[in-house]
Amino acid sequence: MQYTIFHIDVNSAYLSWEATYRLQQQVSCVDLRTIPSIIGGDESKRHGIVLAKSIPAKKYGIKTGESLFSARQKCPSLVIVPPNYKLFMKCSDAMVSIFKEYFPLVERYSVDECFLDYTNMSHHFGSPIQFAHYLKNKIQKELGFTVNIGISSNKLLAKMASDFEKPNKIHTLFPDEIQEKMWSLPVRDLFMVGRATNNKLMKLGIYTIGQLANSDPDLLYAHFKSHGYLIHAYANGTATAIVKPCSPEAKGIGNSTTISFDVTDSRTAKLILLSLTETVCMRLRDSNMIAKMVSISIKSHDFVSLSHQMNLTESTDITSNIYKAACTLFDEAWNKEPIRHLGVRVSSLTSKSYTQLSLFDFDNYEKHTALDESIDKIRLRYGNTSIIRASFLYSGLRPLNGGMPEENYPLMSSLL
DNA sequence: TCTGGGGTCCTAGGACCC
DNA sequence: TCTGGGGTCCTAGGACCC
Repeated sequence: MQYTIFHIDVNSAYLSWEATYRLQQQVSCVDLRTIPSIIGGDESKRHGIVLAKSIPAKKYGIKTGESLFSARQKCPSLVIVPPNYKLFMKCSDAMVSIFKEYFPLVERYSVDECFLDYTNMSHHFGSPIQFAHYLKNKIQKELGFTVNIGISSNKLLAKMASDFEKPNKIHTLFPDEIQEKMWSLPVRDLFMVGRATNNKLMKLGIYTIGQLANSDPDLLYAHFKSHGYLIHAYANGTATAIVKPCSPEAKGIGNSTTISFDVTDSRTAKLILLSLTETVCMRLRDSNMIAKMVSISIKSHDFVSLSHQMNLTESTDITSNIYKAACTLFDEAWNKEPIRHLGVRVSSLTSKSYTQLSLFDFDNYEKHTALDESIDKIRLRYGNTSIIRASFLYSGLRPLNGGMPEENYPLMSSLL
């Protein structure tokens, strides 16, 4: 079976979306995409990293993920704009609705990337390249931003293709083009070769995707275990996953935050854990799931991370129960180092409809569930801060912490 | 690095059992 | 205990993605 797969990637997504919005709202007549600019977090809250960059900013050597401090050193005139996640969701949704006009199968890989299956659609819409141009132009005309489209016979190659020259370009990377278009690239450009793997590969004398493709899989296994086989297959353009019709069930739900100051006392740390647990549990209840595993993570002021987890005796979605577990975990794990970052996550999720309640706990469960439900409803109607725990009063801390995506995206998997 | 926040997947090592 | 080996389960940490 020969597939035709599209991978759509919004060019500098956050930055393009903000630029488009500003032009449409006539906030400014400057197009952020044409000047050195970035979307960046708030340094005073210690969130100061580059989230997206314009092409002119890239020319200064500015990279996604680097600190704003270092970005500004590379380009003193850099324009820095805070992120507007609600806007980003809207733009993403608008793009997906365009795809859904034509494609029964839209796999939303992330907020700014989709896979589409064009197999057997040529007799309706023309050749893949023709239709990709039509789609790209339609998005630009109706929504105001540009995308790259990669076309191939599987998801991996389509994704690699969309990463070639940018912006506003269409590329193919069919199996017979792999040698010519992919093998000369640095191995770091291959999907699933990150910094650590890249460093190890370089020590083995493997610098290009072609060298990786032609190296001995057993040697790779010896150094990288199963990941070695994976990247060897990817370097050869082999991947088997199909475009998924809908989002897979989430495996876990977590929120974490970098605190604007170092936390040195457990009372403050636990308040922050509560604010994180509140959002985690709201999302958990919203997805109609219950969790058996609770984990916390702590990053200290000197960037040393640790985590700790426990299985509950029974799955739950009750805020106070999960918070209790988080506190126990924190007390066991914290080594009294000043804390920069805290996280709460639940996993081992099952559908709530299969809940089995122990007889002893039934009253308690009913009471807590009724409370959580009422709080969720009030927050939904009057806003998230309309009802907060008394312990947050005068604490100077946010009563709810962590982003809550309005829609759950299918999540990224290394298997393409 | 003046270094975010949301995820998934894999593995080494320890506990426990036979 | 001057002792084996194998299987399974759990945990913490680290790799990767956007």
